[in-house]
Amino acid sequence: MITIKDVAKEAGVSIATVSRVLNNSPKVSEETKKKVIDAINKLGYSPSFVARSLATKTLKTNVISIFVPFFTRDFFVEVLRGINNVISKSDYSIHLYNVEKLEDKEKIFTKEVFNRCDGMILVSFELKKKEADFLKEIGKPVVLVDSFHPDFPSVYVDNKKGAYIAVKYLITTGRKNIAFVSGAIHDPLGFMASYKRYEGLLQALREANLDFNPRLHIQTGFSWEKGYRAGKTLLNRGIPFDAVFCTSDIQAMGVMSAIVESGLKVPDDVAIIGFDDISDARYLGLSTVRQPMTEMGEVGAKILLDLLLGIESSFTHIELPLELVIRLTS
Amino acid sequence: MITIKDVAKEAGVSIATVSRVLNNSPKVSEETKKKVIDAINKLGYSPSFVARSLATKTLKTNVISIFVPFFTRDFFVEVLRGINNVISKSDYSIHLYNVEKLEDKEKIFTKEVFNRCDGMILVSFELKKKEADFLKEIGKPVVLVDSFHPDFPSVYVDNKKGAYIAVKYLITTGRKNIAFVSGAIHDPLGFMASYKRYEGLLQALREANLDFNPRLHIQTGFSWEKGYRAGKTLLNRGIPFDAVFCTSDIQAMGVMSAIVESGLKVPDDVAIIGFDDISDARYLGLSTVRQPMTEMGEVGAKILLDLLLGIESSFTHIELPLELVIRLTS
DNA sequence: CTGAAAGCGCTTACAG
DNA sequence: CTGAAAGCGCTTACAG
Repeated sequence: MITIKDVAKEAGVSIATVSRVLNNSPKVSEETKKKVIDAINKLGYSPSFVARSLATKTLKTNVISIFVPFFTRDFFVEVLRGINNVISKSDYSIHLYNVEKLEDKEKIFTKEVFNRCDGMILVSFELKKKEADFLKEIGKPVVLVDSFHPDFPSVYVDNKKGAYIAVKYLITTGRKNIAFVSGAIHDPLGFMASYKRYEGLLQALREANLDFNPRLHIQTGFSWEKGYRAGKTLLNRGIPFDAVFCTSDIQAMGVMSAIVESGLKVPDDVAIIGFDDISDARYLGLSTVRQPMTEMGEVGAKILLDLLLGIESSFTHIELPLELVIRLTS
Repeated sequence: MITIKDVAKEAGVSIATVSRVLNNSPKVSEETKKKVIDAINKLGYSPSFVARSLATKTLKTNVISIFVPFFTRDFFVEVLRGINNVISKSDYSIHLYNVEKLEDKEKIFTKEVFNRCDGMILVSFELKKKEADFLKEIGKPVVLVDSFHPDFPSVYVDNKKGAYIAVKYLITTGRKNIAFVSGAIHDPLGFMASYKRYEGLLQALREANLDFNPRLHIQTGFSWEKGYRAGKTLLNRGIPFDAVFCTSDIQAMGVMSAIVESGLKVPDDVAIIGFDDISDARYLGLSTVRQPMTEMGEVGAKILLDLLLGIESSFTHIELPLELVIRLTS
């Protein structure tokens, strides 16, 4: 490895001088500056990031860490797309942490991890008190995407309301027995989306004086297969239902396949509404609650970048709108 | 910031001893070990990654850098999914670099960037001689995914063959005037997929003594809209065609919309075959050439992990199979 | 088993 | 404008 000493020797100056040209110090004569630069180029020298950090104690990493339940749901891919849209235009690079299990979370809430970045974005994290305190102690900018906490800037949607308008629409169009296919209502990792949407559903039913039959509620994973099996289960239970509201499009698609297979017609016999509005939904004509996934990522990343620049006024809480998109399945 | 000195003082030992327990050195008495650990916990001490690296010169970063044209095509999302599947089970974390423009590429081929990781995966990169030399000089493990270079382990598919079997199928089923919607044949970033698939198409046509009308060839981007516009353009040119082969599913879907809108029937009037087999293709019934996108990422990541462990025998070149999937559009 | 000291590669007052 | 030297937080022979 070639170091600053080698360059100094080659250029016939002290290491202090080499360091100065490295840092664009103005107090170096053009002449010696040129000698140093020539030496650097000749030797192919590149300063040690590590030594530099130690010496300056600045520890600027130019890294933004993103904590996200990576790729398990289309939602996160879209959010990541938005984050990347913004960050790729900056000088920062992206450190991606996958958090799908509780142990991942423990692995991640350590100083070691946080020391290696300048700021971070947490996607869909409900911060517990302890975790919030920890982050505050670290003192680096943190932005929450798709979750809310009073002490951190965040960008999110109103999941309860989203479910409410979808279910209300179903009721308005004459549906009475509404099934619900969701993620875990009490998610071990603390994801709140399913819980909030559940609340929205209950509210809409309550307002219409309709009962919710818990036997028409399936909690399952966010995949086509899980949705498909949920649809089968619902059918097998023999309890009549004329609509299914799902917490994601991908689940809705699975449910729809099961229903169509059984000989029932969508939407005549059973209406279906999903959540997200992924591209598949458009192709399939699936009715859904559209959330601005990419935009959420973009807005979150912009806030973080501003915070990193020291723009304190960028500390905000932003709610993005949800939109009911009616297509062919309802 | 609390340092090793503070811990030493708190525990009443020297910093050397603290360092020893930090590194699990066996030559520390249980007694003093306990004192040190208590002090560490009490103070909430976490060793400086930077100082450690400098002292050991080991520079183990536990980071794997992935260079990928991020998210512009479904293909890359699937490859990333595969890479993440494997890496998330290891101790490494993922540093993601987006490379969509030539300047991104220049920004990336610097020692600064490479010094910050233990190994890297390049997705869809055709390495130029200069770049290959540079990587060899760095000396860290590099794996190529979706491209080939004799000097680096790689995992890839035979794009030429994939196009060949698709076009041959079209010819076999009676199609004579085959249009081609591709990415740039001479891509500025050096992506070769479109070029290879173009070669495959030409070969199949040649073997059948069929001419290729360059006016039936559209070079465009990998998106639904670009495909849609390509379809419109093809239609407007007034040159009859009875099939379209596309270099991606997403383009094929756009093309299909344009064609159906014009009143033509798929596949009766025009057959369509895409490439990739993304999930949308299944829903739409799109015929396509399936490539094992996720698997490519998984295999590449596994090779890299082995290399990182020093298993030299894992240096290999692996070709993964392509498969023609005929559904409703051909 | 433990400590004093040198050293990792750089930066930055302090002199000159 | 330039150099000698201290220091960043840690590791690791070297003594004892």
